Amino acid sequence: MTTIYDVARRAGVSPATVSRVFNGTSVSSEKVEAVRKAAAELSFVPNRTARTLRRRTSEVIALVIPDIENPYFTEMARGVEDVASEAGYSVVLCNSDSQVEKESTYLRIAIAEHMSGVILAPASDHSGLDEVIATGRPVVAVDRSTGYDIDGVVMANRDAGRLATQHLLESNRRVAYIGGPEHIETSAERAEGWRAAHRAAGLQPPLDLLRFSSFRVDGGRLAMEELLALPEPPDAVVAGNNLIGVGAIQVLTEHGLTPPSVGVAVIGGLPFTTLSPSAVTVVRLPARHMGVTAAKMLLERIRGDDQPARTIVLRNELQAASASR
Amino acid sequence: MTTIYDVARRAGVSPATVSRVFNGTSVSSEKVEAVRKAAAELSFVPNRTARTLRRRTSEVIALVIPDIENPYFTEMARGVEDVASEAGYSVVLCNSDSQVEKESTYLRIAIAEHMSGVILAPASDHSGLDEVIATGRPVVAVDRSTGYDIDGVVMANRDAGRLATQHLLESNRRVAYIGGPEHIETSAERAEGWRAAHRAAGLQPPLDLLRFSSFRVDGGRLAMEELLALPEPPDAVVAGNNLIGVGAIQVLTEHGLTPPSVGVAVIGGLPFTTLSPSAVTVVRLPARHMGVTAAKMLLERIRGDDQPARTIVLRNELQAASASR
DNA sequence: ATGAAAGCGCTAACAG
DNA sequence: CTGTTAGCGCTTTCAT
Repeated sequence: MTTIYDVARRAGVSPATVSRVFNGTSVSSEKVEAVRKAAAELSFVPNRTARTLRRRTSEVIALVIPDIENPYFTEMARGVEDVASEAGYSVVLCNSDSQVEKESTYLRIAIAEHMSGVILAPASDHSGLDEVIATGRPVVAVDRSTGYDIDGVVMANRDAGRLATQHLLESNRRVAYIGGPEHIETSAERAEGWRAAHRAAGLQPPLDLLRFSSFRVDGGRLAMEELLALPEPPDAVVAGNNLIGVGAIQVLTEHGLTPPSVGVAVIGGLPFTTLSPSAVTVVRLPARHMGVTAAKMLLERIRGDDQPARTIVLRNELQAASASR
Repeated sequence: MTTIYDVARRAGVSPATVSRVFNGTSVSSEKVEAVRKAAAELSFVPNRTARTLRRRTSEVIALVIPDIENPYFTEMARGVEDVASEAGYSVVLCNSDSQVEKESTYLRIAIAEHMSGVILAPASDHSGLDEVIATGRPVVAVDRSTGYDIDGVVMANRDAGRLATQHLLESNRRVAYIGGPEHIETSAERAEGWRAAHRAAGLQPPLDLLRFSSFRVDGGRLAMEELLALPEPPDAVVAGNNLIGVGAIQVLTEHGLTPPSVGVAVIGGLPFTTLSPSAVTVVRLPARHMGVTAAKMLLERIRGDDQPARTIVLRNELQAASASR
């Protein structure tokens, strides 16, 4: 492994000069030249570990998400990455698998590796951020809020639930809701939108049609099966996220009830869908934009911005199916 | 930031002893106790940067993939992660976006950060691995081969193309193939399988039905549109990967040709599909298994195994649609 | 089993 | 503009 000392010797300068060349501070152009040449000949790669140890920070940010296989989060990751790499930061993606324990392992790694900051989609409302925050490193929460006084970017979840439900209520009588775990904020808020839409239409929310499962395909499947087995099954359903939507539609299709023969609205959109866009109503959640926004906020903090913590709520957009009937 | 010196002072031992406690070498149990207590009280987090600088290696492996939004690669990532974290390694996921340049940036980071090894799904056959390999760090190639003498795990691509095509030829006359870019190995090999299946059936491969586009949804869409515009359009199509499959089926559906009214076989499977499993033939590519295998190979190398480079070819499995007609 | 001490490779004062 | 020098926090001989 060649070091700045090797390069310095070969270029006939001091190690400090070599360092300066690689960090863009003022060095005479001839020495810059000599150093670059020597570095190339030795195929010198600066040792980031040493640099980080010395500087006590590295141009890396951690992005911790609960499910790397969910396109909602990978879309968000793209947004983060685009902004970060534009600014010269690398992103390391960590998959917490919705486990608080794995999450804290990664947070601890972020500290131990002196990363500049972290963007966290919390696995739970019990996510432990104390340690990271104590180090003074900026943290931005995405998708869900944390209970800590930090920046955040969230979707207008209650709104999303309300919009979706409202639209279905225009042509359906019994509109069900399938969410993720009840204790997860996004899930509860979207359900609250479902309730609100009913009340706004002068209806009692049909609580027998309210289901909390998991934010995964099998969660949607399970709940949809249950709903269809009801004495008086729903004639429409709001899916609390993309994967639940997939599961619910799978089950409907298997029962010969392909949308729009049953009304379906999906909060977040159907990933890689092959259904006609007119068959299913979608409340688009701007996942990429969420990532972009979070990354920008984080970069501002890294650069020293210390205004009070902000929470940005992203608006979403209804893409109605032609008619669900 | 508290250091081992702070902990040492508080526990009344030397820094070396603190280090030993955190690295599991022989220390009397009473001192272990004292150190643990002091560390907890100071909420000490060992500084990995310093450790890595000193040890010249870190328990992190890099996983570089061309498209983080493709479920095929995230499924693979899960496999890698499960094996790695089981063995005490963290995985940092890097998205090369199919660009050789971004890819080398990440490879250089892997070197500069002293990561233990890298698993790479090469963006191209021009991927530059010389620098990493020169450092002696193990590299395992996945999905595509590299031209370097290193371990690799690939799918039986030619076979996959052959199986899919063969199956469609049982009930269809004109079977098209839509692949990714022709210069990408996986793409070319699967196309070769398509040719082989035709020849095996005593047919001339209908080259007017062979299309190379991109490995993305829009690639599938574009090519499918072209195929449908043909004077004599195909009555079946093999999609060269999952996203092409999605795009092709979208277009078919828009034209009122929902499978199985046109025969469709997708190499790799349809992510989050809501279609009936009997409508589309799938050649399952064991992506997770690929990740698991690659991670295991990498760990062996990290542990010092120096047998000659191996390439493992993973077999895949046909899941036939009931009948494409 | 434990401590003292010498670096790992780099950056950042500080001088000049 | 450039060189000298003192660490960043940890691990690892080498003694004891």
